[in-house]
Amino acid sequence: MRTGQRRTTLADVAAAAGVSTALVSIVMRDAPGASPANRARVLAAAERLGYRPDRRARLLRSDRSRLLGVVFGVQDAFHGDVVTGLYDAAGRAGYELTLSAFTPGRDEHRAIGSLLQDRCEALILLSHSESVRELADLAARMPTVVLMRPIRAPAVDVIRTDDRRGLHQAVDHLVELGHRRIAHIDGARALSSAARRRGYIEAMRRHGLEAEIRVLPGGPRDDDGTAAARDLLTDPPTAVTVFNDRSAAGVLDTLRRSGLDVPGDISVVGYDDSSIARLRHVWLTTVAQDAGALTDLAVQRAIDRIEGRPVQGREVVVPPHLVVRGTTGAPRRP
Amino acid sequence: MRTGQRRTTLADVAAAAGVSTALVSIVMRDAPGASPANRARVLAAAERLGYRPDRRARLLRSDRSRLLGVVFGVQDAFHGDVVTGLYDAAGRAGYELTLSAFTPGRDEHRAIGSLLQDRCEALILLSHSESVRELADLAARMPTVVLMRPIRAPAVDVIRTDDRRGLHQAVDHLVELGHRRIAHIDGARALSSAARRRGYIEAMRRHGLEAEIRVLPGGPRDDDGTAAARDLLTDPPTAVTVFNDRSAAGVLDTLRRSGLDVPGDISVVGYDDSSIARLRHVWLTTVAQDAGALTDLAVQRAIDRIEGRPVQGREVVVPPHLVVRGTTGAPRRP
DNA sequence: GCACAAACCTAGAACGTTCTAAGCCGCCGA
DNA sequence: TCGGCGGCTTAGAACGTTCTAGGTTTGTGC
Repeated sequence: MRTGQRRTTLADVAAAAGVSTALVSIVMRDAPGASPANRARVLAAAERLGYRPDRRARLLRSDRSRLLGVVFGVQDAFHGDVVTGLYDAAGRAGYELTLSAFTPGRDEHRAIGSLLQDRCEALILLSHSESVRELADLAARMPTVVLMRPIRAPAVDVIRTDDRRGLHQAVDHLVELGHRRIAHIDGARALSSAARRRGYIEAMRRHGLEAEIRVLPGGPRDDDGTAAARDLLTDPPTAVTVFNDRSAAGVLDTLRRSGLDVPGDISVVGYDDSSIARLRHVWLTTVAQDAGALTDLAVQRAIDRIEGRPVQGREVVVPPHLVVRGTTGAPRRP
Repeated sequence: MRTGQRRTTLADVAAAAGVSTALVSIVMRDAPGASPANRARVLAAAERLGYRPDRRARLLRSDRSRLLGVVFGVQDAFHGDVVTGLYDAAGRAGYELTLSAFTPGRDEHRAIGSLLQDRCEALILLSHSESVRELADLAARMPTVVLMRPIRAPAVDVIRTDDRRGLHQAVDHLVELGHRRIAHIDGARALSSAARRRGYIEAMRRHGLEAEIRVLPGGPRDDDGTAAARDLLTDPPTAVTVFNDRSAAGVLDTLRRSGLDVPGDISVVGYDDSSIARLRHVWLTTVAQDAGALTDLAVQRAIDRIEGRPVQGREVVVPPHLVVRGTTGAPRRP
């Protein structure tokens, strides 16, 4: 199609069908108020001309856009699951999504700024780094829901996983299997690192294992796990919980290379249920976030705000669940 | 923000600054034709009121939208790299991107349909499954660029990686190391499977290794690789090229578990340079697609079409490159 | 003091929809 | 016969911008 060619509009269809533009509009929106005969005639004309309504003109006129803006990171695998869930939930509620991604070369601030020009009625953010202050400013203008980030800012709604509870589940599982000497490999400055560490410590205390608490420095990458596992080897516990799956993959490999059997000599639990954990030869026991629940709640909350319904609680916390695979078992010498 | 609250418009800013809307428009677009004094006054007013131009109204009025529509799969890690590159390339060319994702619950057809209402000037598709016929229909209406899919349809531009050449490079590398008995594990019905297999066969022939050609059935998943590797063990070659990294991970694990040393006893080459390949303990030699080149070319082609410039060749093929890591080496007994 | 240009500014139309209000038509009940 | 009603249809305004064309001011050269 050359640039000069005009796209077909309501007026073209109206002319072709021999009716007014208003009537065509009624038919295209499937609204009541057109005779079956004219309805058929208009639809035929629209089909013949390949007419597509212009969303921008449509939104410009009507006061509601029924559009939710979503900011997500294009490199993050879990964000893919979340966007999937958001599309589903929004579709069910009769809303549409408009996406804006942040990438290594396009930061969250730009991604958000771009969305603000788009007339959406609320924002759903999978934000890592936008400052609390900016999020608060944003929320002062329009309903703002932040996903998976424990943030406290006025007017900002937060939907997140209960990361502490995730580690409670991991530790409970290990204790049930008979473990007592359970270490934790930390996530350093990563987003949920503190909550997971706290969860580990709480659970150990609850089981009367305060004396066994052992937190090793780590990080989110697989070589962080590798390094931490080497530290571990000087005096191996019977089980270890790891900040995330990626790091756990490094841990697993190091343990096995040094001759330890997993889970025979040592059990390992990851976090995220990422694609690595599902590789058949890794088959990692891990804590899974409930993407479906997170997204349903986020969309629900956004719509409640848009439609002015009362909501209770700025923050909603979703429990994760443990996925038991092949890297945990009873200890040989408990 | 309650629904009743109107967003601030040009007119509000104009009133606040005591000038006409036309002048505010000029200032906001950074167009020539406003005095420095007024420019400052308008910007101050806009800032104070938190004014954001309404992209929809803006696009409605101006004939050019400078918008490229992108359809991508939210579950595919490589699509993340591609979207990153597209944002960069579009930004450099003064265009914007509007994204529409396909997910398990929202197929490509819907993703494309949604974009068509968005006034973009061209479409860039990372499509797996949209039929050739539908792509041709689409391309009849507006410039359409398909990425990473070897398709032949009238008016559709294709930018893709030279998968045959990728396997040439893999085989050449192995032959240079001294290998002769090189097998290939196939990708079954996956998209580029046939091209990669053909590349393997061609390269083997070119090196006079026709007698050594050995293609094993496989697939894109890690357990496909596991199964294929078991077949391999009855009579192990000294090297194997694998359809993709995921499958190669399964191969690696099976080989090692059965006591073979990689790369001592057998070398392994994957395809994609995915995150799995980069895990330190996998550290897989693999063929990398050049996301940057693919995206630069796709954006360039889209814009050439939009602006009516002549282009040569419907299809552009980008060479991949081999990333040598730890899973290839000289054979012990060549 | 005047013509002219340059620089700045603005009124009003236009973009493609939806919405409101009103018009037309045939039919019913009185 | 007439008023009124209900179903269908339409004219025209409105949405928030950009664009065109013209208007006003200021400055400059004679």
